[in-house]
Amino acid sequence: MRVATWNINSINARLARLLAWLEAARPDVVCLQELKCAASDVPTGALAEAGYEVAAHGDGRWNGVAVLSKIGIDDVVRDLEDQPAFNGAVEPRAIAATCGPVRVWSVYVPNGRDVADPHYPYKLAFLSALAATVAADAAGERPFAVLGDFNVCPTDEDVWDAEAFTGTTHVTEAERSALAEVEAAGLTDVFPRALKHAWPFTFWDYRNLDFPKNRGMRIDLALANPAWTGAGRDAYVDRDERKGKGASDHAPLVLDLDL
DNA sequence: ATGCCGAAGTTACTTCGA
Repeated sequence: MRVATWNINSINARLARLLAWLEAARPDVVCLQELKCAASDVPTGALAEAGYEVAAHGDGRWNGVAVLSKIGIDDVVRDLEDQPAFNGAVEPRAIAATCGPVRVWSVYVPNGRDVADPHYPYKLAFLSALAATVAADAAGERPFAVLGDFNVCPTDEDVWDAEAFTGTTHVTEAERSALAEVEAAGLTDVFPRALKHAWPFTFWDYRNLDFPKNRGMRIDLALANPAWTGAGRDAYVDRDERKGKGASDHAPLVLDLDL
């Protein structure tokens, strides 16, 4: 089976490309982030015609997450246990579902904005809540993974120029420690193949020719338990989806499993 | 060439992303 995660950067602005990609790549399960629409505005009809059931969580602003599945969606959970609020609101950044033989979380970890911004401790608290929420499933026998936009580069190699990011979010020790805390629940960062260039970046900023110059970051991750990694066949970043007019600024991360 | 930011909310800009 094939499982993917993709920060779509507006599911409605990207719908034609999403449908074309679903038809071409034929994933069984897709975790989406940054829907940028309310759950009621998710194009469930078009996705159903493409063969996918949808579980979505969104409020119409800059967040929103979903799971698409061709193999069933059961036991849907919205929000982390004790998920921290920001400006008084628990934002729609996490949704879980069981799809056939696997269980997945689709997560959109807060950006952090700046190390001096309240968004930064919010990001760290979100990752801590994520670690606690997934512990039981991570330790289970069922193939399980947390997929999504983590907004953390696990190592300096996961950003095109670590020196250029000195003192900024995404590369700090505290963020990497918070990510390691999630992995300590029993999950492994499934490292994908790059289809071009040396490193499998998943995000390139729209500005400054960052994609043609390969100024990327690897921030979209799949953290999987042993039952999942034991069934792993392949993993790659579909960078072709970053090309052309109307692309998201993130490319899909695709995982193939012998399940 | 992969090409110089894009989307949403609100309505001419602002906020957000990383």
